[in-house]
Amino acid sequence: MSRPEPLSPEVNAAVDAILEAILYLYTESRRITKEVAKRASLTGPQLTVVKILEQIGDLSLSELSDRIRAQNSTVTGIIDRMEREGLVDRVRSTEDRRVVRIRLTKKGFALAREVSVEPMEMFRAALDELSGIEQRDLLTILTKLAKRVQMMVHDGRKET
Amino acid sequence: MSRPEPLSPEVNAAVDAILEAILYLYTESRRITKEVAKRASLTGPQLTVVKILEQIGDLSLSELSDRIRAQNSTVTGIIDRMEREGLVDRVRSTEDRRVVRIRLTKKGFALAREVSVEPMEMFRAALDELSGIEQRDLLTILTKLAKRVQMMVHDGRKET
DNA sequence: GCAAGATGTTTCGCGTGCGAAATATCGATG
DNA sequence: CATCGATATTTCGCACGCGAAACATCTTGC
Repeated sequence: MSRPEPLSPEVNAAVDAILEAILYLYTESRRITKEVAKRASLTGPQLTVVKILEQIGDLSLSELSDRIRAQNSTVTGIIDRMEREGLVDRVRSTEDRRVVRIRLTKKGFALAREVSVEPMEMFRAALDELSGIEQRDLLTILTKLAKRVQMMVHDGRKET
Repeated sequence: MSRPEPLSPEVNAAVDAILEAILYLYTESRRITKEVAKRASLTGPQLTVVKILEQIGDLSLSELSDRIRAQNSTVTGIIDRMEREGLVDRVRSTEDRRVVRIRLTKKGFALAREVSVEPMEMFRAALDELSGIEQRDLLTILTKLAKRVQMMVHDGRKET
């Protein structure tokens, strides 16, 4: 809503530093996921999908897209390649024939069990070294921040 | 370093939430950059490159890669397309003929001036709504976290 | 029951993004 | 000065990742 005022320089510096840190953490987390996935001859996104399906069972393609925060068209491609490798099956739903349910195959389950290590182990360890208070603060502030951004995005789109 | 112990469930939940928030913020920041870039018929990375070159002048391809945290091979592609559009020039360095310096063209500069809005305006606004204390805390904790991860990555790579 | 719109998925074209191998040049060592 | 290892960039093949358009199926209004 209220259009952002020009901010003071030191705030800008802090913002830059915060964004820098977030970018770094994100990049690193992705790199690590990829590295873990490689041990099972998977790509990062594929490992994510396998783990999700292992934990919560079949999902429609759209539900899966929501989970991993990607567009349907992206997930279609990922599932194509996983199906080709025999990791998942596409099962047309009988109730609504538009929807496709994605199901882990035996091979897929085997792989999921094999890579039991959580991809985020390193982050967990790093976070664990923070004090309990710091953890709580971090979560609180990040959540608040995410919520604000979400609101702005949601009802924004009016001003340049 | 000490191998990570299995962590308690509530810590795991907090970690998941924190990672979730970071993922969200990152994704959103990227989406916003893209949207801003679109106004100038640029892609997200291209806008980033244009803005960097505007602010600090010519850079070698490697220096540019470092700045935007991407591999050289990725940046080669980005610069290829930008050169095709007449936004930048490749200038072979005379001192060291291996290096290529990337230089904004007049057209590139014009575009950079045109998109004067900071892509991160929305984040700045969101962060600005946090209290000063929260901002400081967030920065402190994120920095600490990034540093820890960095250390782990740096001297890790020993255990499975 | 059927036309019109809504919803779920795929297709297409394009732009990243990466790692490994190729290429070009530099610098040091003999 | 020939060669060998280091450094800068490009090429290649592949896997995302997106938005727009196409397609299939469902639902609603009539």
